[in-house]
This record gives sequence, C-alpha cells and structure tokens, in this order.
Amino acid sequence: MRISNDELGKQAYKRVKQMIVSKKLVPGQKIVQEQLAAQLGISRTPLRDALQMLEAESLVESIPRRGVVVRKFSNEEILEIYDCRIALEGAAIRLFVKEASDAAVGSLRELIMPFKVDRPINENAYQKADSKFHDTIIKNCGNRFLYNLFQKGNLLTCIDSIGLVRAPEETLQEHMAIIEAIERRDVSAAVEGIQEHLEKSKRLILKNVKDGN
Amino acid sequence: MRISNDELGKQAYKRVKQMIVSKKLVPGQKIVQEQLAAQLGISRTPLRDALQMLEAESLVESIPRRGVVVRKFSNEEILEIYDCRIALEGAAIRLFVKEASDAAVGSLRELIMPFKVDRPINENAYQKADSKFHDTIIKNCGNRFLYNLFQKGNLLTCIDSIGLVRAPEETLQEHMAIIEAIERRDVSAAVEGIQEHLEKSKRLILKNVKDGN
DNA sequence: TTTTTGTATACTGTATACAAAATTATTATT
DNA sequence: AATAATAATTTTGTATACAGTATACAAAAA
Repeated sequence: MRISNDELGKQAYKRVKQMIVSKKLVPGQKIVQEQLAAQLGISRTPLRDALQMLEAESLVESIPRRGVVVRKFSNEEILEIYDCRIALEGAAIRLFVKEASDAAVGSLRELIMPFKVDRPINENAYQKADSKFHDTIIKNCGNRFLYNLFQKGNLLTCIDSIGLVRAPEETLQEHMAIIEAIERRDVSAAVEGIQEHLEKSKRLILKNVKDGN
Repeated sequence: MRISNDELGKQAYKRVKQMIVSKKLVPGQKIVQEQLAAQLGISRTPLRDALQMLEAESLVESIPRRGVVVRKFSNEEILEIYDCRIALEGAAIRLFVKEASDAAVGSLRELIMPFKVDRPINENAYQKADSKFHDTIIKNCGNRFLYNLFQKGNLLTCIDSIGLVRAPEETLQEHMAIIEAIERRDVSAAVEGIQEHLEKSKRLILKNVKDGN
C-alpha cells in the first residue's frame, strides 16, 4: 500500500501553488530551486516538475538560465480574464440550466442563502462562497473540457487573488437573481444574469484603472 | 550539449508535439522515455520536461509509475471543445471587429479568397487556411489571455486532427460571409456568423456520433 | 565619485545513478 | 494445458553529479 498515490512532483505542485495563492510567494519573487526544494524536503527534480506545471498554468514565468519568478497579473490582464470568463461562464450556465440536477442547483442556494440573513457579512467567507458559486456552475455544466480549461487557465484563481471587487451587498443580490433564474430553468435570464454580473465587476476595475488605481 | 538558445526541454516539447499532431505518435501509444529520448538524442531529463508540458496541454496523459500515453479525443470531447470554441471565438470576433486593423482584416480575405477561384479546391490547403482563419481572428482580437488560453488548450489543434468536417464548398461561403460582416464592422453579424459556422460542424459530428460513426 | 574588469560564488540545465515498481519471461504445480 | 509462483528485465521516479552561465563583489581605471 502506497502512502500517497501522488508522486512528489504533483505534491510539490499543489504545495507551491498554495504558497502562491496565499501570497507566501509574492509576484515578482524569484524562486531559488535548491532553497525551495530543501524547504519542501525534496530534491530539485520533482520541484522542477512542479515549476514546469505552474509555468504551463502561467502562475510562474521561467526565464532560461536565469530562473523562475512568480508571475504577477496586471490590471489589463485581469480585464482580459474577465472577458474570457464572460464568454465561458455564459456557455457553462447555459448548459447548467438545462442539465444540472436539482441537487446541484440546491447546493448553489445553500452556498449563498446564509449571507442573506447573517449580518454583518463576513467578507472572507463571502468571497470563498462567491468563488465556489462560480466553480459549482462550471464544474456541473456537464462539459468536462470547459471545466478543465477553466482550471488550467486559473480563470478563478487569478481574479480571486485581487480580493473582493464589489461590496457583498451588491453582488449578493445578483447571485440570488441568478439562482432564481436557474431554478425556473430560464436559460436567457441566467446567461444574462451571470454575464452582467461579471461585466459590472469588470467595468469597476476598468474605471479604477483609468482613475489610476 | 547546447544546440540553440532554447533549452532542450522546450525543443523536445516542440518536436514531440509535432510528432503527435502529425500522427507519428498515435493516440493510445505508450511513450517509453529512454527510447524516445535516445531517438531525439537527449537524456530523459529534458524529455520528461517536454512530456510534462504536453500533459499540461492534455495532449498526453501520465499514469503514475506506468508511463505516459498519447491522448485520444473522443467524439464526446470534440463536441465539448466545439462549445468552448463557440463561446471563445464569439468573444474574440466581437473584439476583433471593433479593434482589428484593416491589415489584419485584409489578411483574412487573402487567406480565403484564392479558394473562390481555384477549382477544384485543394482540401489539404483549404484546411490549413481554415485553421489559420480562426487563428488569425483570435490572435488579433487584442485579448492576449484569450489567445494563450486557446493555444494552451489546443482548441484548434484537437479539432484539426480529425480533418475537414464539412465540404469546403459549404464552409467557404460561410467564411466569406464572416469576412464581409467584419469588413462592414457589423459585430452581431460577425458573432452570429462564426458561432453558427461552428455550430453547424458540431451538429454534423453529433449526427455522425448518433448514427454510430 | 563612477565605470570597468576580473574573479569567486551561486544557480541552472542536463546527464547519470539508483532504488522501487511494473512488466515480461520462466518455472513449478496441479 | 492452464494457472500460480517466482525470477529476470524493463521502466519509472527521484537524487545527485557536473558543466556551463549568470550574478555579486572587489579591485583597478577613468
């Protein structure tokens, strides 16, 4: 019996990714292989495997013969990601409305409902729920390829890393409207709802960029 | 043992990828590392780097302790990819129509026009032009992230590998209609045009699947 | 001072070594 | 002859060794 069925490279991938999203490794920081490998208790070989995977996900950038640095996402790139999300999540929710089980739909409600009653809203918890809300729709839309594309592209991760864009009170209402549209199996309202929801956040970021952060 | 400024891993990635798309390595085939490394004249280390990259792109599947095999795309997956393309290329062409230079638009026309006069249509050449047509729109839409997502997801590569889905005579007309919509900067006609263009191919594949290949 | 050059050190990319697991071949047992 | 058990071989994952490149830093020149 194997202790862990993951090989070291995959394990390291998860741990380093976690270090990046939790900002233990900050954007722009150079990763010294031997150092990080020692810290993880492994050799450079599986660490390099991990870095290779992270590079494929654009979480890290490798400059030949110079090393790998944690990638940072510019505001322009965040806007680009929003456009990808609008397109892909539109497609995902269209499928989700048509094919998702009542259980999956129910889990969406359970995710968001608590925040309608508990005041004040715990921003940290809300952001997690927000993330999971979108993830649930994409994961359960029935298109596996789309979900993988989303995951491997870190469409959610990248945007999560900038924190809440708008006030929970504002987006909570939108989330509820989307859930209701799904529940009455209203495809166009659901698509419209999620796309406008994302568009609003995008517009706010765009505005902030123009005003110089 | 330095041949170019690319490191061996990146070089090997390109060569092995080429071997996969050109069917020199066929889906389902197991890759024996030492063997392929020797064939490429490198050691296992950079080859493993290459395989790691290919796995991140889903062109290859790695089963721990058992090896890596060339991935094959089922018909179901091809259909899933079409839905992703419909979503993303819709977004891309929307941006392209608004922002692309006249030169970029012109290059689209140059790509397709020759096939309107030369008869009979060279299917091989046409497929290449078809691929380039879509690639041009995505590459020049101004959203770099979207283009990278497309590339890394191999959305075009996967579908190209199954060959022409419909007769050139049929799709040629659609391509021309799309170009004309772009030229008169008609966003909704262009979006509609490319999405319906893809939808038609998807429906044909779906039909073939139902009829049992 | 600032710039340049030389040298030591650190780090990366690649090859190789080695143990553990998987696969294949061989023998033994019914 | 079919199945099980065992040994031999292959192959993978990981660690380590090594060569070459980049970086840091001190001494010399401007």
